[in-house]
Amino acid sequence: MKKPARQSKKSVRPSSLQAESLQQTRREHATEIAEDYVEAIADLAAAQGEARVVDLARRLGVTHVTVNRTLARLQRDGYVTAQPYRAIFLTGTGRKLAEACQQRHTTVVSFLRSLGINEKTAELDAEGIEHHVSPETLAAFERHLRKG
Amino acid sequence: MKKPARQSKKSVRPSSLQAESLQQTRREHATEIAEDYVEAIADLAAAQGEARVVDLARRLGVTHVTVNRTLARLQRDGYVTAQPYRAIFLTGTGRKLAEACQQRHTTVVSFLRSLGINEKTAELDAEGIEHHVSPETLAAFERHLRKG
DNA sequence: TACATTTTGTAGCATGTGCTACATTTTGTC
DNA sequence: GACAAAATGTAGCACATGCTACAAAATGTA
Repeated sequence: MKKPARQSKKSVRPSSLQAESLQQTRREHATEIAEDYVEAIADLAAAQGEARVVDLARRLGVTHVTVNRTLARLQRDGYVTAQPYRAIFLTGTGRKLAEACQQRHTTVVSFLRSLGINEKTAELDAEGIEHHVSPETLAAFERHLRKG
Repeated sequence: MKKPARQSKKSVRPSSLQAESLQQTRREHATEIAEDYVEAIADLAAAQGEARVVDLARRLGVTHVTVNRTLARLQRDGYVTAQPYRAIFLTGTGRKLAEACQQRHTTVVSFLRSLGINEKTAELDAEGIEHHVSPETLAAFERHLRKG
């Protein structure tokens, strides 16, 4: 009876919509890198048959060490399979995620291009934006593309 | 003469546009939280004269401990001033950043709403998207709003 | 085969962001 | 003033992501 429970312990219940939005954004950040990796692995596999650590490092703009550690996490989470000194392959889950990401990326880039944004900026912005686009918003983008 | 410099040491020079985009996105992530905080502080100051740690915690959906540590960083980086057990205030730099963020947030939400997205989803998505919208894309959003 | 290069892996550090648990200060109330 | 509650601060942990430096395995070539 000493602690009169200053805050409700379970399920913080954010008092504002902003809190909820920010929590959502933080959750998205956690999956963002996984999405970038599986997408890159899928692209590399399509382009040259397999994805190697060095390829990923070059492509993602990080060192091979970072790639290595992130791959361990992706493996733990069931997105890829990998053995030491061997190429990296996507699991079924990973492949599905990669396809969804590729499609979403294409949609976001096309949408931005349709607003008159130049190609390079569209690519740069899409990379940051795409991970935060809800299905509803993605559908709106597609609708806009069909109409325009 | 032992090390033949396998990789160029300085300025990694990403070999792909994607690498460059991702590096940009990572840079944005670093400023993202600062933006959310200064915006929240500005809102609270406007609404009730001052921003306290508990208010920020509630509003941002994190514990007061996280707020406290992040505020130390914001203070270090010159966005806010704070003394122990006192309210938090924005510096000139912080105030300018907050205003830009508020305006950008409004634009992004209005833009999404104009595509037919419902208010709550627009808010949720905007929170994630807004930090990755370049000036060019923001201008395109505004243009679209004026036209539509 | 032997050696150099490339690739991959590991060790250890830094930063940022989140948390719980506990300590201290401030504030409100009797 | 004294006490309880609220607010704030601190200690220490976890995890994700980045890095450099070094070690080991794989690969290419003389």
